[in-house]
Amino acid sequence: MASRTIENYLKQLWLLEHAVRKPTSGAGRSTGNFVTMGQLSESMGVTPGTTTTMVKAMADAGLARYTPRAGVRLTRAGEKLALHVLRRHRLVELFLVEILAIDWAHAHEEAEELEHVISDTVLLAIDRLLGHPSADPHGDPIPSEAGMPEIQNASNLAEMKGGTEAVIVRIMDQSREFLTFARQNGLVPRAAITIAHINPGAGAMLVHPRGHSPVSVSLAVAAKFMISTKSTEESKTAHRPVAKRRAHRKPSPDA
Amino acid sequence: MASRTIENYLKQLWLLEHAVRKPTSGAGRSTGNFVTMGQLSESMGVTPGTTTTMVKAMADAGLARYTPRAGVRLTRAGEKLALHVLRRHRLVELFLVEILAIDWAHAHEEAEELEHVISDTVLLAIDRLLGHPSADPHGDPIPSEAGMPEIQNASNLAEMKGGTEAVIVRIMDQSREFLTFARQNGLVPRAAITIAHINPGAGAMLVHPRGHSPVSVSLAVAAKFMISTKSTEESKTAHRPVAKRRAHRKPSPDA
DNA sequence: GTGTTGAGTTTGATTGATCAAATGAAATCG
DNA sequence: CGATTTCATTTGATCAATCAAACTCAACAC
Ligand SMILES: [Mn+2]
Ligand SMILES: [Mn+2]
Ligand SMILES: [Mn+2]
Ligand SMILES: [Mn+2]
Repeated sequence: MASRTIENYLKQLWLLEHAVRKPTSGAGRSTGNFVTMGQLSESMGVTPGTTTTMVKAMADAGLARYTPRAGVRLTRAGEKLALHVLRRHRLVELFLVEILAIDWAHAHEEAEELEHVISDTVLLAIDRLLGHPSADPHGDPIPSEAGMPEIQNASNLAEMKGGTEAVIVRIMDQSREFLTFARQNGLVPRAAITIAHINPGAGAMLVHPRGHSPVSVSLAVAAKFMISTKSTEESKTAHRPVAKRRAHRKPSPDA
Repeated sequence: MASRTIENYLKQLWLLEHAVRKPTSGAGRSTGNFVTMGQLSESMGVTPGTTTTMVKAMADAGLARYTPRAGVRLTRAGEKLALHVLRRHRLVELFLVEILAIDWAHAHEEAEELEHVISDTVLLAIDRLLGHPSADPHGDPIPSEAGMPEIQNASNLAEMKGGTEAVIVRIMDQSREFLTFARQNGLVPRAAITIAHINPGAGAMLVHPRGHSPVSVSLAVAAKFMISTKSTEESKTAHRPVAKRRAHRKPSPDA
């Protein structure tokens, strides 16, 4: 039904609606915020006029509500489709990394294409092969058929106090450089870490990932890691241990 | 470079150029025959006018030589691209059947989309995972980077004499019904068979696939199986034994 | 040879996605 | 408030792929 272009707009729209405004403010989820035309055209890499055209088309298709000169917002139908695309994207991404040993960064670009071409049959097979995973290689949650899972009880590393032991569950910055840094220092999803100590004056903390050397990171950088502590550990999300991943190199944006 | 539409035209063109005119005439390969506009538009499922337009575009792109009112033929560049698409198609098809256990017939339709979206990186990973296979699930040869492998020393089942022992290497009819019949009777690629006896008067032969009941097939049907006999066995093509395939059901056309 | 026919080509239109440039509305600043 | 800046919408084009319908060849039939 929806063209692959529309699928891309929908997915991006969902991500923008649920984007955390201040990166340090933690899980600012909820039920979909307004998105301005500027944001959308910017992140889709098209001219504003194109966005207006496409948004109107989505509105006509019942996928979005559009208020001229104000912004857009997905309808329930639009959100459903968006999440389906996101599910395909993230499952494919994990599949590429786990099964085909494709480079972490590269996987995103591949998935960007594959997400539009994976049938339900193949998606099911991939999901089965991976053991019904709940998160992609960056720890981003994989929407189920039912929708996006409620955000896990994850905390922000930057807000923890010294001595805390935790497990990294998600990386909020997917830029090439950042992911390279993170991987090289053992700061990857599922890694167990200890907060060695904090130096508020310097605006930095010393993090010790098990099996790696301690790393000193600024609080700004720390804020890019979502972690799960002992207390939040008993959430229901099935944390199936995936086969070890390898060959992470350059990261990549969103989704 | 070439759009996915062009890729489809190129692939189809290659298949038409190398189509065996009389199905029973065996390996009628060689270096690319003329294709009429009618054949192409027919098999692409578009109107003749569309074909003319697209063929001109391909000619402009240096992918085909076009003689108005006569026909088309791939250039070397066109053939190279066509074979690359075919390689992706067939590797993906095998991948779907072997790794994801997707239904045999369904796999073709999936591959028809995926073939346009698989990067070299992913293709390489798939090829490695499958152990550099030389044939797809129907026994159709998988082109290498270098081009289409020279046709194996395969013979046509219809031309064999009683008592012959052989291995099925390829199935030339990919229609739903035919493949269903073939699978149900154990007449699949790599199956060892014996020609129990021949009844020329009835225009039929009795074929005995190892581990299955003997089947009586007409010579016309027999002609759809390419086989390899003891003598032709020592060809160089690496016949790596693939994990057993399962869940074959409805087949599908070409490629 | 002139007519009929069938295959192939042209022409004109359409659809989806896009841009550049012109225009319009709103917010902000002095 | 009025002017300027910013953001968004319109308008007019373009490009790829397609169709329907009109037209043109060339072969074959008499
Ligand atoms: Mn995409
Ligand atoms: Mn991701
Ligand atoms: Mn295709
Ligand atoms: Mn095939």
